[in-house]
Amino acid sequence: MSSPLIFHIDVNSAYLSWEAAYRLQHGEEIDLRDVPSIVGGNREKRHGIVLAKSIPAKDYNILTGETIHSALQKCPHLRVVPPNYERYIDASDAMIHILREFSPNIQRYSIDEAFLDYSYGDKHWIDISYEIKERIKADLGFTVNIGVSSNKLLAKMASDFKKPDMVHSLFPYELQDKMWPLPVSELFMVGPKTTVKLHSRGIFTIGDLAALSKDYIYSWLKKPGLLIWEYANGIDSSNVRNNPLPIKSVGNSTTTSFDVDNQREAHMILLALSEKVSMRIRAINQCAYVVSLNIKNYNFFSYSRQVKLNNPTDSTNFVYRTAKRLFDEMWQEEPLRRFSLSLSELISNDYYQLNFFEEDDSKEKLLDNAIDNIRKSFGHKSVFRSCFLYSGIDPLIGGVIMEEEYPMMSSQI
DNA sequence: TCTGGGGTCCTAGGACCC
DNA sequence: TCTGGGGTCCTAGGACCC
Repeated sequence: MSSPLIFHIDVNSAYLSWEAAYRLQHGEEIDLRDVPSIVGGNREKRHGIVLAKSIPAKDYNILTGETIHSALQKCPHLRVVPPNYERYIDASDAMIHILREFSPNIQRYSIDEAFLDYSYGDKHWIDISYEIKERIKADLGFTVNIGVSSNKLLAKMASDFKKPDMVHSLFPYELQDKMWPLPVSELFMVGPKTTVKLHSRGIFTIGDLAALSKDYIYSWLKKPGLLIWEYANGIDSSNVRNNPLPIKSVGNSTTTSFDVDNQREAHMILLALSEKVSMRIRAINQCAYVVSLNIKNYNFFSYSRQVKLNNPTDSTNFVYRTAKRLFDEMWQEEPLRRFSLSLSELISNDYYQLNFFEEDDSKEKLLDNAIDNIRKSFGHKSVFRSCFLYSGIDPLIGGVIMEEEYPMMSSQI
Protein backbone atom coordinates (compact mmCIF):
# COMPACT_ATOMS: atom_id res chain seq x y z
CA MET A 1 0.00 0.00 0.00
CA SER A 2 1.70 3.15 -1.19
CA SER A 3 0.85 6.59 0.17
CA PRO A 4 -1.34 8.79 -2.00
CA LEU A 5 0.34 10.80 -4.73
CA ILE A 6 -1.82 13.44 -6.33
CA PHE A 7 -1.01 15.82 -9.18
CA HIS A 8 -2.90 18.99 -9.97
CA ILE A 9 -2.49 20.17 -13.56
CA ASP A 10 -3.33 23.81 -14.20
CA VAL A 11 -3.10 25.46 -17.63
CA ASN A 12 -1.15 28.73 -17.43
CA SER A 13 -3.42 31.70 -18.31
CA ALA A 14 -5.70 29.15 -19.96
CA TYR A 15 -7.84 31.15 -22.39
CA LEU A 16 -4.94 33.34 -23.36
CA SER A 17 -2.53 30.44 -23.88
CA TRP A 18 -5.05 28.53 -25.93
CA GLU A 19 -5.81 31.57 -28.03
CA ALA A 20 -2.09 32.17 -28.54
CA ALA A 21 -1.37 28.55 -29.47
CA TYR A 22 -4.28 28.44 -31.90
CA ARG A 23 -3.24 31.67 -33.59
CA LEU A 24 0.39 30.56 -33.96
CA GLN A 25 -0.77 27.32 -35.54
CA HIS A 26 -2.86 29.37 -37.96
CA GLY A 27 -0.11 31.61 -39.20
CA GLU A 28 -0.12 34.52 -36.79
CA GLU A 29 3.33 35.96 -36.30
CA ILE A 30 3.33 37.21 -32.76
CA ASP A 31 2.73 35.12 -29.70
CA LEU A 32 0.08 36.74 -27.49
CA ARG A 33 1.89 35.35 -24.48
CA ASP A 34 4.93 37.50 -25.24
CA VAL A 35 3.11 40.84 -25.32
CA PRO A 36 0.69 42.60 -22.99
CA SER A 37 -2.59 41.01 -24.07
CA ILE A 38 -5.91 39.80 -22.74
CA VAL A 39 -8.88 37.71 -23.77
CA GLY A 40 -11.86 39.92 -23.08
CA GLY A 41 -15.61 40.11 -23.59
CA ASN A 42 -17.53 42.36 -25.96
CA ARG A 43 -17.76 45.88 -24.59
CA GLU A 44 -20.67 46.89 -26.79
CA LYS A 45 -22.65 44.06 -25.29
CA ARG A 46 -21.59 45.20 -21.83
CA HIS A 47 -19.57 42.01 -21.41
CA GLY A 48 -16.35 43.94 -21.26
CA ILE A 49 -14.25 42.26 -18.60
CA VAL A 50 -10.83 40.62 -18.60
CA LEU A 51 -11.23 36.83 -18.90
CA ALA A 52 -7.51 36.00 -19.08
CA LYS A 53 -4.26 37.93 -19.25
CA SER A 54 -0.73 37.32 -20.47
CA ILE A 55 2.19 37.55 -18.05
CA PRO A 56 3.38 40.84 -19.63
CA ALA A 57 -0.17 42.17 -19.07
CA LYS A 58 0.03 41.03 -15.46
CA ASP A 59 3.15 43.18 -15.11
CA TYR A 60 0.91 46.17 -15.78
CA ASN A 61 -1.15 45.10 -12.77
CA ILE A 62 -4.07 44.04 -14.94
CA LEU A 63 -6.42 41.76 -13.04
CA THR A 64 -8.75 39.02 -14.24
CA GLY A 65 -12.33 40.22 -13.90
CA GLU A 66 -11.63 43.92 -14.11
CA THR A 67 -13.17 45.99 -16.88
CA ILE A 68 -11.37 46.20 -20.19
CA HIS A 69 -11.78 49.95 -19.90
CA SER A 70 -9.72 49.97 -16.73
CA ALA A 71 -7.17 47.52 -18.19
CA LEU A 72 -6.65 49.83 -21.17
CA GLN A 73 -6.00 52.73 -18.84
CA LYS A 74 -3.25 50.72 -17.19
CA CYS A 75 -1.79 49.72 -20.56
CA PRO A 76 -2.99 51.72 -23.60
CA HIS A 77 -1.25 49.44 -26.14
CA LEU A 78 -2.84 46.32 -24.62
CA ARG A 79 -3.86 43.76 -27.23
CA VAL A 80 -7.49 42.67 -26.68
CA VAL A 81 -8.84 39.54 -28.37
CA PRO A 82 -12.32 38.00 -28.09
CA PRO A 83 -12.90 34.55 -26.58
CA ASN A 84 -13.56 31.42 -28.68
CA TYR A 85 -14.99 28.91 -26.28
CA GLU A 86 -15.24 26.03 -28.73
CA ARG A 87 -11.49 26.19 -29.26
CA TYR A 88 -10.88 26.15 -25.53
CA ILE A 89 -13.06 23.11 -25.07
CA ASP A 90 -11.12 21.33 -27.80
CA ALA A 91 -7.81 22.26 -26.17
CA SER A 92 -9.10 21.12 -22.78
CA ASP A 93 -10.34 17.81 -24.20
CA ALA A 94 -6.98 17.24 -25.86
CA MET A 95 -5.17 17.79 -22.58
CA ILE A 96 -7.43 15.37 -20.72
CA HIS A 97 -6.79 12.82 -23.43
CA ILE A 98 -3.06 13.05 -22.79
CA LEU A 99 -3.52 12.85 -19.02
CA ARG A 100 -5.44 9.61 -19.37
CA GLU A 101 -2.31 7.98 -20.75
CA PHE A 102 -0.63 8.50 -17.39
CA SER A 103 -3.38 7.38 -15.03
CA PRO A 104 -6.88 5.97 -15.30
CA ASN A 105 -7.95 8.11 -12.39
CA ILE A 106 -8.43 11.69 -13.62
CA GLN A 107 -10.78 14.28 -12.17
CA ARG A 108 -11.65 17.04 -14.54
CA TYR A 109 -12.12 19.94 -12.21
CA SER A 110 -12.79 22.82 -14.58
CA ILE A 111 -12.07 23.68 -18.18
CA ASP A 112 -8.40 24.25 -17.39
CA GLU A 113 -7.68 22.16 -14.29
CA ALA A 114 -7.50 18.47 -13.53
CA PHE A 115 -6.40 16.19 -10.72
CA LEU A 116 -4.50 13.03 -11.49
CA ASP A 117 -4.07 10.20 -8.99
CA TYR A 118 -0.63 8.65 -9.42
CA SER A 119 -0.72 6.63 -6.19
CA TYR A 120 -0.35 3.38 -8.08
CA GLY A 121 2.14 4.59 -10.63
CA ASP A 122 5.59 3.04 -10.80
CA LYS A 123 7.74 6.02 -11.69
CA HIS A 124 9.05 8.80 -9.47
CA TRP A 125 6.78 11.81 -9.24
CA ILE A 126 9.46 14.16 -10.48
CA ASP A 127 10.00 12.18 -13.66
CA ILE A 128 6.34 11.65 -14.39
CA SER A 129 5.24 15.23 -13.72
CA TYR A 130 7.91 16.63 -16.03
CA GLU A 131 6.98 14.06 -18.63
CA ILE A 132 3.33 15.16 -18.51
CA LYS A 133 4.22 18.83 -18.66
CA GLU A 134 6.58 18.40 -21.62
CA ARG A 135 4.16 16.16 -23.47
CA ILE A 136 1.41 18.77 -23.26
CA LYS A 137 3.78 21.50 -24.37
CA ALA A 138 5.14 19.53 -27.32
CA ASP A 139 1.84 18.11 -28.56
CA LEU A 140 -0.55 20.95 -27.82
CA GLY A 141 1.60 24.07 -27.73
CA PHE A 142 0.70 25.42 -24.29
CA THR A 143 2.26 25.19 -20.86
CA VAL A 144 0.91 23.99 -17.53
CA ASN A 145 1.91 24.12 -13.90
CA ILE A 146 1.83 20.86 -12.00
CA GLY A 147 1.44 20.67 -8.23
CA VAL A 148 2.33 17.44 -6.46
CA SER A 149 1.37 16.29 -2.99
CA SER A 150 -0.35 13.62 -0.97
CA ASN A 151 -3.79 15.23 -1.25
CA LYS A 152 -5.77 17.36 -3.67
CA LEU A 153 -5.80 20.55 -1.65
CA LEU A 154 -2.02 20.66 -1.29
CA ALA A 155 -1.48 19.67 -4.92
CA LYS A 156 -3.75 22.53 -5.95
CA MET A 157 -1.98 25.01 -3.71
CA ALA A 158 1.36 23.84 -5.14
CA SER A 159 0.33 24.34 -8.75
CA ASP A 160 -0.33 27.97 -7.88
CA PHE A 161 3.27 28.65 -6.91
CA LYS A 162 5.62 30.30 -9.39
CA LYS A 163 4.37 30.25 -13.02
CA PRO A 164 4.53 29.38 -15.86
CA ASP A 165 5.67 25.94 -17.00
CA MET A 166 6.75 24.70 -13.56
CA VAL A 167 6.44 21.67 -11.30
CA HIS A 168 6.18 22.21 -7.54
CA SER A 169 5.71 19.84 -4.65
CA LEU A 170 3.98 20.64 -1.37
CA PHE A 171 4.18 17.59 0.84
CA PRO A 172 3.02 17.87 4.45
CA TYR A 173 6.57 18.24 5.75
CA GLU A 174 6.96 21.30 3.47
CA LEU A 175 3.92 23.17 4.80
CA GLN A 176 5.82 25.31 7.25
CA ASP A 177 8.35 26.51 4.67
CA LYS A 178 6.23 26.74 1.54
CA MET A 179 2.62 27.47 2.56
CA TRP A 180 2.39 28.95 6.02
CA PRO A 181 4.30 32.16 5.17
CA LEU A 182 1.83 32.99 2.35
CA PRO A 183 -0.88 35.66 2.75
CA VAL A 184 -4.04 34.05 4.08
CA SER A 185 -5.96 35.33 1.03
CA GLU A 186 -4.04 32.85 -1.13
CA LEU A 187 -5.56 29.86 0.62
CA PHE A 188 -8.21 28.03 -1.37
CA MET A 189 -11.70 29.11 -0.19
CA VAL A 190 -10.49 32.27 1.50
CA GLY A 191 -12.05 35.04 -0.58
CA PRO A 192 -12.17 38.82 -0.16
CA LYS A 193 -14.85 38.85 2.56
CA THR A 194 -13.16 36.24 4.71
CA THR A 195 -9.78 37.91 4.23
CA VAL A 196 -11.11 41.13 5.75
CA LYS A 197 -12.62 39.23 8.68
CA LEU A 198 -9.39 37.36 9.31
CA HIS A 199 -7.31 40.54 9.11
CA SER A 200 -9.60 42.19 11.64
CA ARG A 201 -8.45 39.63 14.19
CA GLY A 202 -4.77 39.77 13.32
CA ILE A 203 -4.64 36.72 11.05
CA PHE A 204 -2.50 37.60 8.06
CA THR A 205 -0.74 34.42 6.93
CA ILE A 206 -1.93 30.90 6.30
CA GLY A 207 0.28 29.94 9.25
CA ASP A 208 -1.60 32.36 11.51
CA LEU A 209 -4.86 30.65 10.54
CA ALA A 210 -3.39 27.18 10.99
CA ALA A 211 -2.29 28.05 14.53
CA LEU A 212 -5.78 28.96 15.77
CA SER A 213 -7.67 26.47 17.89
CA LYS A 214 -10.31 24.45 16.12
CA ASP A 215 -12.98 25.43 18.62
CA TYR A 216 -12.19 29.11 18.25
CA ILE A 217 -12.45 29.13 14.45
CA TYR A 218 -15.60 27.03 14.48
CA SER A 219 -17.42 29.20 16.98
CA TRP A 220 -16.41 32.26 14.97
CA LEU A 221 -16.86 31.27 11.32
CA LYS A 222 -18.85 28.03 11.59
CA LYS A 223 -18.46 25.36 8.92
CA PRO A 224 -16.62 27.48 6.35
CA GLY A 225 -14.22 28.45 9.15
CA LEU A 226 -13.53 24.85 10.01
CA LEU A 227 -12.92 24.08 6.37
CA ILE A 228 -10.31 26.80 5.83
CA TRP A 229 -8.66 25.91 9.14
CA GLU A 230 -8.28 22.33 7.92
CA TYR A 231 -6.94 23.55 4.59
CA ALA A 232 -4.46 25.81 6.37
CA ASN A 233 -3.24 22.70 8.17
CA GLY A 234 -3.01 20.74 4.94
CA ILE A 235 -5.96 18.51 5.83
CA ASP A 236 -8.10 17.23 2.96
CA SER A 237 -9.38 13.69 2.60
CA SER A 238 -11.35 14.06 -0.65
CA ASN A 239 -10.73 11.53 -3.39
CA VAL A 240 -9.79 12.04 -6.99
CA ARG A 241 -13.15 11.14 -8.48
CA ASN A 242 -13.11 9.68 -11.93
CA ASN A 243 -16.82 10.23 -12.41
CA PRO A 244 -18.50 13.59 -12.06
CA LEU A 245 -20.96 14.18 -9.25
CA PRO A 246 -24.61 14.40 -10.26
CA ILE A 247 -25.64 17.82 -11.54
CA LYS A 248 -27.54 19.79 -8.88
CA SER A 249 -28.72 22.80 -10.84
CA VAL A 250 -28.86 24.11 -14.38
CA GLY A 251 -29.03 27.82 -15.05
CA ASN A 252 -28.58 30.42 -17.73
CA SER A 253 -28.20 34.15 -17.42
CA THR A 254 -27.62 37.14 -19.61
CA THR A 255 -26.47 40.69 -19.26
CA THR A 256 -28.47 42.69 -21.78
CA SER A 257 -26.72 45.16 -24.06
CA PHE A 258 -29.12 47.86 -22.86
CA ASP A 259 -31.13 48.34 -19.69
CA VAL A 260 -34.55 46.71 -19.94
CA ASP A 261 -37.32 48.91 -18.61
CA ASN A 262 -40.52 47.35 -19.91
CA GLN A 263 -42.34 44.17 -19.01
CA ARG A 264 -42.76 42.97 -22.58
CA GLU A 265 -39.04 42.86 -23.29
CA ALA A 266 -38.30 41.38 -19.89
CA HIS A 267 -40.76 38.58 -20.61
CA MET A 268 -39.12 37.87 -23.95
CA ILE A 269 -35.73 37.53 -22.30
CA LEU A 270 -37.27 35.18 -19.77
CA LEU A 271 -38.70 33.13 -22.62
CA ALA A 272 -35.32 32.91 -24.32
CA LEU A 273 -33.71 31.81 -21.07
CA SER A 274 -36.53 29.34 -20.41
CA GLU A 275 -35.99 27.79 -23.83
CA LYS A 276 -32.32 27.23 -23.14
CA VAL A 277 -32.47 26.09 -19.56
CA SER A 278 -35.37 23.70 -20.22
CA MET A 279 -33.66 22.27 -23.26
CA ARG A 280 -30.56 21.61 -21.19
CA ILE A 281 -32.48 19.93 -18.40
CA ARG A 282 -34.26 17.68 -20.90
CA ALA A 283 -30.91 16.82 -22.45
CA ILE A 284 -29.78 15.34 -19.15
CA ASN A 285 -33.13 13.59 -18.56
CA GLN A 286 -34.04 15.51 -15.44
CA CYS A 287 -37.02 17.47 -14.14
CA ALA A 288 -36.79 20.30 -11.62
CA TYR A 289 -38.83 21.09 -8.52
CA VAL A 290 -37.44 24.58 -8.05
CA VAL A 291 -37.40 27.54 -10.43
CA SER A 292 -35.29 30.54 -9.37
CA LEU A 293 -35.07 33.97 -10.94
CA ASN A 294 -32.44 36.55 -10.13
CA ILE A 295 -32.39 40.05 -11.59
CA LYS A 296 -29.79 42.80 -11.39
CA ASN A 297 -30.73 46.41 -11.88
CA TYR A 298 -28.93 49.38 -13.43
CA ASN A 299 -27.38 50.01 -10.03
CA PHE A 300 -25.89 46.51 -9.88
CA PHE A 301 -28.20 45.62 -7.04
CA SER A 302 -29.57 42.12 -7.46
CA TYR A 303 -32.40 40.22 -5.83
CA SER A 304 -34.10 36.90 -6.34
CA ARG A 305 -37.27 34.86 -5.99
CA GLN A 306 -37.71 31.13 -6.17
CA VAL A 307 -40.60 28.75 -5.96
CA LYS A 308 -40.89 25.06 -5.25
CA LEU A 309 -43.34 23.36 -7.57
CA ASN A 310 -45.76 20.64 -6.55
CA ASN A 311 -44.68 18.57 -9.52
CA PRO A 312 -41.25 18.71 -11.11
CA THR A 313 -41.10 20.00 -14.67
CA ASP A 314 -38.95 20.01 -17.78
CA SER A 315 -41.45 21.89 -19.90
CA THR A 316 -40.32 25.08 -21.62
CA ASN A 317 -43.76 26.60 -21.33
CA PHE A 318 -44.18 25.75 -17.69
CA VAL A 319 -40.75 27.08 -16.79
CA TYR A 320 -41.54 30.24 -18.74
CA ARG A 321 -44.89 30.78 -17.05
CA THR A 322 -43.28 30.27 -13.65
CA ALA A 323 -40.43 32.66 -14.45
CA LYS A 324 -42.90 35.29 -15.62
CA ARG A 325 -44.90 34.92 -12.43
CA LEU A 326 -41.80 35.31 -10.27
CA PHE A 327 -40.72 38.30 -12.32
CA ASP A 328 -44.04 40.10 -12.08
CA GLU A 329 -44.10 39.52 -8.32
CA MET A 330 -40.62 40.87 -7.68
CA TRP A 331 -39.79 43.52 -10.25
CA GLN A 332 -39.71 47.04 -8.82
CA GLU A 333 -40.06 48.58 -12.31
CA GLU A 334 -36.53 49.94 -12.33
CA PRO A 335 -34.27 49.40 -15.39
CA LEU A 336 -32.57 45.99 -15.41
CA ARG A 337 -29.24 44.84 -16.83
CA ARG A 338 -29.12 41.12 -16.01
CA PHE A 339 -31.53 38.18 -15.90
CA SER A 340 -30.65 34.81 -14.45
CA LEU A 341 -32.91 31.76 -14.53
CA SER A 342 -32.03 28.53 -12.81
CA LEU A 343 -33.58 25.11 -12.19
CA SER A 344 -32.69 23.02 -9.14
CA GLU A 345 -33.81 20.13 -6.93
CA LEU A 346 -33.56 17.84 -9.88
CA ILE A 347 -35.07 14.40 -10.19
CA SER A 348 -34.71 11.77 -12.87
CA ASN A 349 -37.06 12.31 -15.76
CA ASP A 350 -37.62 8.54 -16.19
CA TYR A 351 -38.73 8.19 -12.63
CA TYR A 352 -41.00 11.14 -12.90
CA GLN A 353 -42.55 10.05 -16.16
CA LEU A 354 -43.18 6.56 -14.87
CA ASN A 355 -44.84 7.76 -11.74
CA PHE A 356 -46.58 10.94 -12.66
CA PHE A 357 -47.34 10.79 -16.32
CA GLU A 358 -50.10 13.28 -16.74
CA GLU A 359 -52.52 13.99 -19.52
CA ASP A 360 -52.46 17.75 -19.37
CA ASP A 361 -48.82 18.32 -20.21
CA SER A 362 -48.12 15.30 -22.38
CA LYS A 363 -48.72 17.36 -25.50
CA GLU A 364 -46.18 19.90 -24.34
CA LYS A 365 -43.68 17.13 -23.74
CA LEU A 366 -44.17 15.92 -27.28
CA LEU A 367 -43.74 19.41 -28.63
CA ASP A 368 -40.63 20.10 -26.52
CA ASN A 369 -39.10 16.83 -27.65
CA ALA A 370 -39.90 17.50 -31.28
CA ILE A 371 -38.28 20.93 -31.10
CA ASP A 372 -35.24 19.51 -29.29
CA ASN A 373 -34.78 17.01 -32.12
CA ILE A 374 -35.11 19.59 -34.86
CA ARG A 375 -32.58 21.81 -33.11
CA LYS A 376 -30.25 18.87 -32.67
CA SER A 377 -30.40 18.08 -36.37
CA PHE A 378 -30.60 21.50 -37.94
CA GLY A 379 -29.10 23.84 -35.40
CA HIS A 380 -30.31 25.87 -32.47
CA LYS A 381 -31.67 28.62 -34.66
CA SER A 382 -33.69 26.38 -36.95
CA VAL A 383 -36.86 26.77 -34.87
CA PHE A 384 -37.85 29.66 -32.69
CA ARG A 385 -40.94 31.49 -31.57
CA SER A 386 -42.27 34.13 -33.88
CA CYS A 387 -42.33 36.81 -31.20
CA PHE A 388 -38.53 37.00 -31.49
CA LEU A 389 -38.66 37.95 -35.17
CA TYR A 390 -37.30 41.48 -35.63
CA SER A 391 -37.20 41.83 -31.85
CA GLY A 392 -33.45 42.25 -31.54
CA ILE A 393 -33.52 39.59 -28.83
CA ASP A 394 -31.97 36.16 -29.35
CA PRO A 395 -34.57 33.38 -29.17
CA LEU A 396 -32.24 31.22 -27.07
CA ILE A 397 -29.95 32.73 -24.47
CA GLY A 398 -27.11 31.09 -22.63
CA GLY A 399 -24.26 28.64 -23.08
CA VAL A 400 -22.78 25.38 -21.85
CA ILE A 401 -22.16 22.73 -24.39
CA MET A 402 -20.72 19.79 -22.55
CA GLU A 403 -23.33 18.63 -20.10
CA GLU A 404 -21.67 15.56 -18.67
CA GLU A 405 -18.07 16.52 -18.39
CA TYR A 406 -17.15 18.62 -15.42
CA PRO A 407 -19.80 19.76 -13.04
CA MET A 408 -18.29 22.46 -10.93
CA MET A 409 -16.51 22.02 -7.70
CA SER A 410 -17.61 22.82 -4.25
CA SER A 411 -15.84 23.46 -1.01
CA GLN A 412 -14.80 19.83 -1.32
CA ILE A 413 -12.62 20.30 -4.39
C1' DT B 1 -19.95 52.82 -24.61
C1' DC B 2 -17.44 50.34 -17.06
C1' DT B 3 -18.34 45.96 -14.21
C1' DG B 4 -19.67 37.81 -17.65
C1' DG B 5 -21.55 33.35 -17.00
C1' DG B 6 -21.55 28.82 -15.06
C1' DG B 7 -21.76 26.46 -10.77
C1' DT B 8 -21.83 24.57 -5.17
C1' DC B 9 -22.58 25.16 -0.43
C1' DC B 10 -23.97 27.57 3.91
C1' DT B 11 -26.81 30.41 7.05
C1' DA B 12 -30.62 32.78 9.01
C1' DG B 13 -35.33 33.54 9.73
C1' DG B 14 -40.16 32.43 9.39
C1' DA B 15 -43.94 29.01 8.98
C1' DC B 16 -45.67 25.05 10.65
C1' DC B 17 -46.11 20.75 13.32
C1' DC B 18 -45.95 17.99 17.50
C1' DT C 1 -51.34 35.41 32.57
C1' DC C 2 -47.62 34.09 30.03
C1' DT C 3 -45.15 32.07 26.66
C1' DG C 4 -41.42 25.43 26.03
C1' DG C 5 -38.53 23.48 22.56
C1' DG C 6 -37.26 20.38 18.80
C1' DG C 7 -37.65 19.30 14.01
C1' DT C 8 -38.48 20.13 9.05
C1' DC C 9 -39.46 22.79 5.10
C1' DC C 10 -39.07 26.90 2.43
C1' DT C 11 -37.04 31.22 0.88
C1' DA C 12 -33.58 34.97 0.36
C1' DG C 13 -29.11 36.21 0.43
C1' DG C 14 -24.29 35.63 0.52
C1' DA C 15 -19.60 33.46 0.03
C1' DC C 16 -16.63 31.01 -2.80
C1' DC C 17 -14.67 28.76 -7.16
C1' DC C 18 -13.20 28.74 -12.33
